[in-house]
Amino acid sequence: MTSPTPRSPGRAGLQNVTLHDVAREAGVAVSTVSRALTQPDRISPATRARVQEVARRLGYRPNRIARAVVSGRTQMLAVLVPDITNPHHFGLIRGAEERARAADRTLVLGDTRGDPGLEADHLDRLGSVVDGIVLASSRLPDADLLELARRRPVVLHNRELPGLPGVVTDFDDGIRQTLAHLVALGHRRVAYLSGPRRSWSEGRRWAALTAGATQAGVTVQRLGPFAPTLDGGRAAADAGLASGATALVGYNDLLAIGVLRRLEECGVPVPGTVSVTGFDDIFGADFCHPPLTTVTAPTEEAGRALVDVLLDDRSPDPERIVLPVRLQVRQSTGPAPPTS
Amino acid sequence: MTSPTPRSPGRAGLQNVTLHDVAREAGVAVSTVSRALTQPDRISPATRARVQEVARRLGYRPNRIARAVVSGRTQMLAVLVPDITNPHHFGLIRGAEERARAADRTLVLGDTRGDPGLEADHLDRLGSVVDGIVLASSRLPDADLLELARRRPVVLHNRELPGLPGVVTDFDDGIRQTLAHLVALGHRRVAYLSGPRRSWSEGRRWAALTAGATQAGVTVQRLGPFAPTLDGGRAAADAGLASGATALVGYNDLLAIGVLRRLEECGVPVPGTVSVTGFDDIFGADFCHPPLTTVTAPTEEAGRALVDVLLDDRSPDPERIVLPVRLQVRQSTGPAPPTS
DNA sequence: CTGAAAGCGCTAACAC
DNA sequence: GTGTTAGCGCTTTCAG
Repeated sequence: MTSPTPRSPGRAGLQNVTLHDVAREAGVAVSTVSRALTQPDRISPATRARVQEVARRLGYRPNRIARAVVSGRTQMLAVLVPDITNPHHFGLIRGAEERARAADRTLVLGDTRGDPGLEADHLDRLGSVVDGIVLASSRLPDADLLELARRRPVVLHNRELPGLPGVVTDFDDGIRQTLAHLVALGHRRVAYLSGPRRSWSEGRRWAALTAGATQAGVTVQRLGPFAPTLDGGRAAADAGLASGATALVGYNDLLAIGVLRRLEECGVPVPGTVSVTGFDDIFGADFCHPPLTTVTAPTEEAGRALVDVLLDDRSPDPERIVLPVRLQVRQSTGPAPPTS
Repeated sequence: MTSPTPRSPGRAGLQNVTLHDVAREAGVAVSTVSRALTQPDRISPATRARVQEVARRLGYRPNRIARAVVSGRTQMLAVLVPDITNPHHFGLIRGAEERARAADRTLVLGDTRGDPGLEADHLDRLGSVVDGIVLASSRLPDADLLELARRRPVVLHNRELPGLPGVVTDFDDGIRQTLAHLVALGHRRVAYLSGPRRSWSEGRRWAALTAGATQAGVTVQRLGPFAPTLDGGRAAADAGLASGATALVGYNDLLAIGVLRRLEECGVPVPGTVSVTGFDDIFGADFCHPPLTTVTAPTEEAGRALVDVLLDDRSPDPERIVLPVRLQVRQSTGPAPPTS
């Protein structure tokens, strides 16, 4: 005497109606049920109606997993970001969602916490479940990325890798604009509050900064690395202040806002004593105190482009899109204080 | 003469190494390979080593989908939130991630945009792919929720439904504390800037507000509904001002911050002319202007509890957890202006 | 138009 | 220890 409904290997109480159940109940073959549900026009109106009725009555729900093992498709796409709580990714996510929905795909999100190990874990499990992957600011080694791309369509955001399609923000230009703005305000000593050393964007920004600095005749020193978070910014504030620079260029807005908060707590006038800039123009950058001068990028467009590239996979050769940026000047930057 | 590697039903260029490939190359049966990879101790050291070597050399990656169709498990959990860009969910996500990781599960996130249709779509596709689902502030009809729960372990956040396990924030107490605070400051006319009418939390907050109001002897009027976003808040600000109330209780922080920004633009002193409160204590609530008085809840703990409940599914009967809240008083609330 | 049967890639009895 | 053999739930030829 066994327990009544032990079919499903799942947890207790989880019963699933299968095609077989419907077929038996409707008195037809499983293949007929399958067709009646997925290609209704290949079935006579009579049986089609009956099958559909039975399916509904039994509460049949197709097992997407089983379907995927044969079709190889799940109609799902994944977006992996290093920090889901960083508002910088919101635009990306929204844009990607928009396109995914338009293409009748379901978008799932993964948070890798900026940790290559976690990123690999996610990819390992999610990788065989989704039809394509958007990797934002991936921290994975080039080799891993290339290997992954051989198994699944992959598109990179803000990371360049020959052979893989990607969408990147024009960091160089953003830094250039920031620098020009600061120089115009009379700043000659700039400190860069750096982010994660191994990230592609970090390297990119620093390179642009040193290049631009020599050209503009200003001094730039690199401080850090600091965590690209509010707390990281608090630490960066003190270091920046101690450096003697009159302008602090933050790796990103999260860090820059942290700087602002710390400076306010310490009673350091911004931009009176130091000017502060960020990168990303995130939620909050316009209502923190003082509002942050930062570089804004068309992130929604990036999201859309990423999914477009992913879906349009007949890749003649890997597409590479560069998105323009614009300096959003707010009150956190002002004239350099008179030299002592 | 066909193309060289057309085995995979996937996209062009996507080749996957299967157990069979490894088995053939290593000269053993597929089951041996399977065991060598998943239960190494059941295999002789010699063959185990050889198999693993071949697997690595060929770049074999297990197909999780295929594994799932037989085992019924994917080691993945899903968290569905109505708005992934609302900082209110960050704690929840972080807590859930923490527990998921500890239990060696991968967490995937879905954004339903507060739309029941999208929520259903996500569930439809994701539902058969994950081992359990956390639904935050679900907008789905009770019946759909119950039906879903018969097929997958489900746990609700901030939505109560008899028969389903859930974790809820103590909204009533949050409202009570807010009201008490306002009354102590001398406010007698309060306007509630309401959120989505159909959401459970909205109903809950309004009920607590009316109950508390009569008891405290203050007048509360319900304005809206407004979108629970910064923009919704801008509209709400004007309505709130026009209502003649001296205190505005926002549905959530996003809305309340929108109110603050609009009032600042209009030159309305806060809390001089009106006090403003929010709910959630999101990122930004402490650095907007003026910093927002709001209700803070242990959201990380909620996230942990939700995953715990999900994993610990031997459900004697559906667990129900209520999490306490605390009023975080900041500068957006102050004494009621003298009556004219 | 419908049914039978062969798998998808993998796991899990059950033999040898 | 290792191979053989059934499937998991579904789609998809291939017959009829």
